[in-house]
Amino acid sequence: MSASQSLHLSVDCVVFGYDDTGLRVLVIDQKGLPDGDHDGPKTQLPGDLILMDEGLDQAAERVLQELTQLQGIYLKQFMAFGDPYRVSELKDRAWLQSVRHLPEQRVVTVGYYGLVSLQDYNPRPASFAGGVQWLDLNEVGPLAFDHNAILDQAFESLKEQIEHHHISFELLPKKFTLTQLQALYELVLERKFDKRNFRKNVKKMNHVVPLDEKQTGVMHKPAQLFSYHPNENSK
Amino acid sequence: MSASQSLHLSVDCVVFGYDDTGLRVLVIDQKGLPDGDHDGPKTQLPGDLILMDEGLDQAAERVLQELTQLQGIYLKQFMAFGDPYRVSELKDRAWLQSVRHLPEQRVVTVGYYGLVSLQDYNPRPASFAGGVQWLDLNEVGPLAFDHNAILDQAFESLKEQIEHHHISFELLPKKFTLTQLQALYELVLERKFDKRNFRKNVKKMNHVVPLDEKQTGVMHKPAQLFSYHPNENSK
DNA sequence: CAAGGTTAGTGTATACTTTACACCTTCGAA
DNA sequence: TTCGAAGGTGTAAAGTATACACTAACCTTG
Repeated sequence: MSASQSLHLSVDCVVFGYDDTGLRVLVIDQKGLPDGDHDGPKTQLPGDLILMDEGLDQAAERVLQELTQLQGIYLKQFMAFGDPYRVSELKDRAWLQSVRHLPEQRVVTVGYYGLVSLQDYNPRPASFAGGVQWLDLNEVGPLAFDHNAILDQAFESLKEQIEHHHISFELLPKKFTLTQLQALYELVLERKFDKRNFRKNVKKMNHVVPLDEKQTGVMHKPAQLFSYHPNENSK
Repeated sequence: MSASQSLHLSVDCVVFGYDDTGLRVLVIDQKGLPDGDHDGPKTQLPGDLILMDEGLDQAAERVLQELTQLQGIYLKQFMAFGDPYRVSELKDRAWLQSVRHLPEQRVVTVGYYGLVSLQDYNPRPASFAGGVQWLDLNEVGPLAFDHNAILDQAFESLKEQIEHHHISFELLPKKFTLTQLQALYELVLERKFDKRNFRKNVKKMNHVVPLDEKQTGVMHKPAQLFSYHPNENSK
C-alpha cells in the first residue's frame, strides 16, 4: 500500500493553429542543449513541470505562456500519459540531463490541446526561450519523448470534440467566411462537404451570425463575414 | 524552471455496475479509520497511489483488483484531477493521517471509469480490505475528497461515449435481451425510446447477433437472447 | 386446465433530414 | 471589356426518424 513514490508531473500542450493554408502545431526547440554530437530530436511540444500550488489547467496556461508567449487561448485537457519509461529513451537523455535536477526521474504528463487562429494571434510568437515554430500537421518530424503519440491523441480528441462542441471558432479569426469554416471542418474531419448543404446547416445554427461586413482585397466576389456568438440559445 | 516538486499520483476508479434494477457505482469503506469521533465521510471510490514501475492503465487494474477483487473489466481513463487542495479538506484528514506517510502531500489523481455486468461478475465482490458496496447512482451520499465530482465527470464521459463506441455491452451479461439493452440506454441517456424503433436500429447493427436461445424462468413470453460480436465489420 | 397477468415481438404511414446537383454574381487584374 | 476565381443560392429524390396498437407465449393462480 502507499508505496513511497517519487515522480514528477508535467503538462504538455498541443496547440493547433489554423489559417487558410492549413492546420499547424506549435513546437519549441529544446533549449540549453550543448551543441555537441548528440543526435536526438531537437524539438518538442511546449510543456514543463507543474508547480506545487497550481492546478492543472492553470499549469497548462502558465507553461504555454512562459514558453511561447501565447496567452488567453482555448485549452482543454484531453489525456494523461504515464508510461513509466516515457522519458527514459536514449534520444532524450542529453536534454534532460542539461535541464533537470533528477534526469532519471519518472515524469507523468497531462496533455492539453489548444486552439488558435493564426491570424488573430501573433502567428509566430516571438519566444524568449529557444525557437518556436508552427509545423504543418503533415510534416511533423520526430519529437522528443512520446510527443508524437501525444500529438496524435490530441488530434483524435479534436476530431471527436469539434462535431459536438462549438470549438471550431477558436481556430478561426473573429470574423470569418463560411468557406473558411467549411475548409476547417474538411481539414479536421478529413472529408469533403457539399457547399450548399454545409451552408444550410450553418444557417440553422443561431450562434453563427452574419455581420454587416464583407471581405476586402480579394480578387473575386467578396464573401460575407460571420462571427460566433455563443450566447444565442443553442439547439 | 523545473521547480522541485513533491507530489503523489494516484488512480481512482469509478466502476459502474448494471443489472435490471439499475445502475450502481462501486465504493469502498475507508479502512483503518480509528472508530473515533471524526465525522468525515466513510466511503470513497477505489483508488490508491501508483507504483513506480507501472503505467496508468496498469495501476488502475491493479488498484481495483487489490481493493475490490474485480479483474478483467473494461476500464478507460477519462480525466486527471489536480486541484492543489483536493485532498486537503478537513473532512478527509483523519483517514489520510491513518494511512499515508505524508498525509499533507498533494495528490493528483487520474480517473478511470469501469463497466461491469452485475450478473456476470460477482455482484458484491468480497473484499479483503474494508467493505465494498454498490450504491445506487441516485443515492450516493458524500464521498471522500473530490470523489463526488469525479463520479459526476465519469458519468458525463460515459454518456458521451456510449453513443459512439460499443461500450454498452460491457454493462450487460454476455447474453442479453433487447429489452435489457433498451433499458440500459434509457437509464444512461436519461430519455425514453420507442420499442419498435429501438429494435429496428439494433437490427441494423451487425455486431448484435441473435442466439438460438431464449430466456427461461420468466413468467411471461420468453425473450430472444442476443450477444455482442465486435468483429462483424462495422460500418 | 382455464383465465389472467405480464412482457415479447412485429409493420406502416407520415414528417423530417440528408443528399446530390448547376448556374449566375461580383470582385480584381489584365 | 473581358477573364479568372471564388461567392452564393433552390429543389427534387432518397433515406431516416417518428408515432402508434395489437397478437404471442410463458407462468401463476384458482
